[in-house]
Amino acid sequence: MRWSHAFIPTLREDPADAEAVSHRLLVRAGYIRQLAAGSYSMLPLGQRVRRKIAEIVRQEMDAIGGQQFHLPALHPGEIWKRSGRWDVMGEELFRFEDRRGVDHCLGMTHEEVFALLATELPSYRDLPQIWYQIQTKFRDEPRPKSGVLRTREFTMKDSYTLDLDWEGLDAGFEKHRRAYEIIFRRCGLDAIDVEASSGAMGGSESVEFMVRSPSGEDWVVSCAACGYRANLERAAARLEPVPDPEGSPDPEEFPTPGIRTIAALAAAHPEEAEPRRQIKTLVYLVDEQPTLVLLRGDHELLEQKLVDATGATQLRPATAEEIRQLLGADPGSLGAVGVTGLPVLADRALQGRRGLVTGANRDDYHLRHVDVGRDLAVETWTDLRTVAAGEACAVCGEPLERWRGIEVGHIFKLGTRYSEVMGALVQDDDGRSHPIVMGSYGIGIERTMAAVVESFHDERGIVWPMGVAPFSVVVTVLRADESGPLEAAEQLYGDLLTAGVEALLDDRPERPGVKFADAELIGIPLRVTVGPKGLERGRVELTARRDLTSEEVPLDQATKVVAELVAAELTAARPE
RNA sequence: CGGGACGUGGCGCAGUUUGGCAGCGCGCAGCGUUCGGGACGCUGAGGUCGCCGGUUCAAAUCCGGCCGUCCCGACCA
Repeated sequence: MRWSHAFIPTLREDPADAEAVSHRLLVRAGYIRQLAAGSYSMLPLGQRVRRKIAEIVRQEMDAIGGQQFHLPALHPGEIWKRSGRWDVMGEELFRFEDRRGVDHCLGMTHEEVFALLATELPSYRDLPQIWYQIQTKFRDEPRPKSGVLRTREFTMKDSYTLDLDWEGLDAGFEKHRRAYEIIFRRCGLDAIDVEASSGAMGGSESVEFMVRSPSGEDWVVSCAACGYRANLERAAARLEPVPDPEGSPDPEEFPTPGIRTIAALAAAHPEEAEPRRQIKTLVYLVDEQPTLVLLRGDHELLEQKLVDATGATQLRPATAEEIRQLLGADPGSLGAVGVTGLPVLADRALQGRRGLVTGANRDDYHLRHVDVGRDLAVETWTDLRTVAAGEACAVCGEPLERWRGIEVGHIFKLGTRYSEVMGALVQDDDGRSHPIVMGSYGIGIERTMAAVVESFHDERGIVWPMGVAPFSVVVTVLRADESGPLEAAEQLYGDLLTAGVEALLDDRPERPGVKFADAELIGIPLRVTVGPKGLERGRVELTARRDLTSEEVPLDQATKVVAELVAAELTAARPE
């Protein structure tokens, strides 16, 4: 491409309101433009990067035996009603009626459609299958943000494994895990696989691929010593046992006038009510069912864990009025002792504890001497608390680290949920029908692009890894108004294209400073500077964007040197 | 959904408090000089001031409604 005829609208100033670095740089360097909230146009440079990432993904999906499809983004509402997700997905699903009043939606993912196609597989002999597509997804995000990191319309590679049994699913899942490692490595990314929550997808197990970045919206907990790593939504940690008093007198009410918080109670009764000796009682409406949720006083609830534990589709804290109606007291004096008729979930950190303090369900009173096993009717013991940085790793006991990550990929073991409702059955060798065991696997293409920029930039702009760069090299002509440099550069540019190198020719009649600054802003890995001074000695200058180091190269060697550098970088990014 | 802010040439902003010719920087066009690290001079083009309504002799500015965008929170595969 000749820059003088290209649409590369770079900006001298930062766009307004661009919080994430990747957003700021992708706009400034002329890769993307916003159309509406969560809706972005890919300009030619952006489209080239998007295409490169998609192509890497396509190659690696083909490498594990994937077959590419292209499914509609427009779905009849009926198939989502059949899977139950028409109701589960809530407002995030774009819905509308067609002219006949029939419900439709825009696909946010494609389990239903692929499961429907899988009904055409009659026999276990047809399995396993890996099906995928690279296609536009729509999600009516309540709050799109950070440019292309979280949008309402985006490209996703979604793939699906179809197997006879769980062993087959495990194999397909591991194939995907390895393919994802290769894909992200080829994009230059250090993406860490972490244990994750499956959320509304359902299924038994899921793993997210996280790129460390302050712009990330997820928290990851990891252990440097043993390698344990999990999304905070799933993370567990080892707790120091709390020594409780011997013996167990009956619970006893005592006055706590005006005390509404754990901290205030601890301050008023330091000897018996330090936070870890209190029971925190929360009231949630779990799919409209009022539920008591108990945690140690110094612990925080992680709502996703409550969702996972209950299978809820809707969750919200009860209002003060609802709580008063249920328990007869205001928040601040709540407890579960003697409560019947409501489900009680408790965090495992409370298991076996004695001599604790909790609210009495009577304003301005609390209870002491509470013995969890004796006095509380806990229905479900589970992990509900938020792990804090520095807590001991549940596996090895070393301190845990907590960091922000961008979720660039997510792989799920789905099981038979979708195949059952869609009727995707196969016969085994005994002639019995089985629902196909499915897995589902996603990569966000534009989000991956943004994650690369988050990982590779400096004060001058983007620094693309070779594998995803829009061009491998920019040939920068100085004094493009003179025939000598321009002709030499055009010759070199032609040779590079012939050698299969993706080159951009900066033939604009700009001053050198402008050209260098623009090339650095848009982040092309290599630059060849062709100017009158070097040409007098038959030389050009080769500059690496990464560290801005330069070397002189004879003009007639330049094509070969560049081609070798490009090939070497691509090879280095590809695991053996 | 709750809280906050913003909306004025392509981009970034001032002007709104106190109503009175719509401005600045960058970018853009033409000419000239300059040009291996974001040059300069001269000339010029470009704006329904988000939309609708109201007040007023007069509205970017005051009032009401709506729309849009961003940030924080909630929510989220």
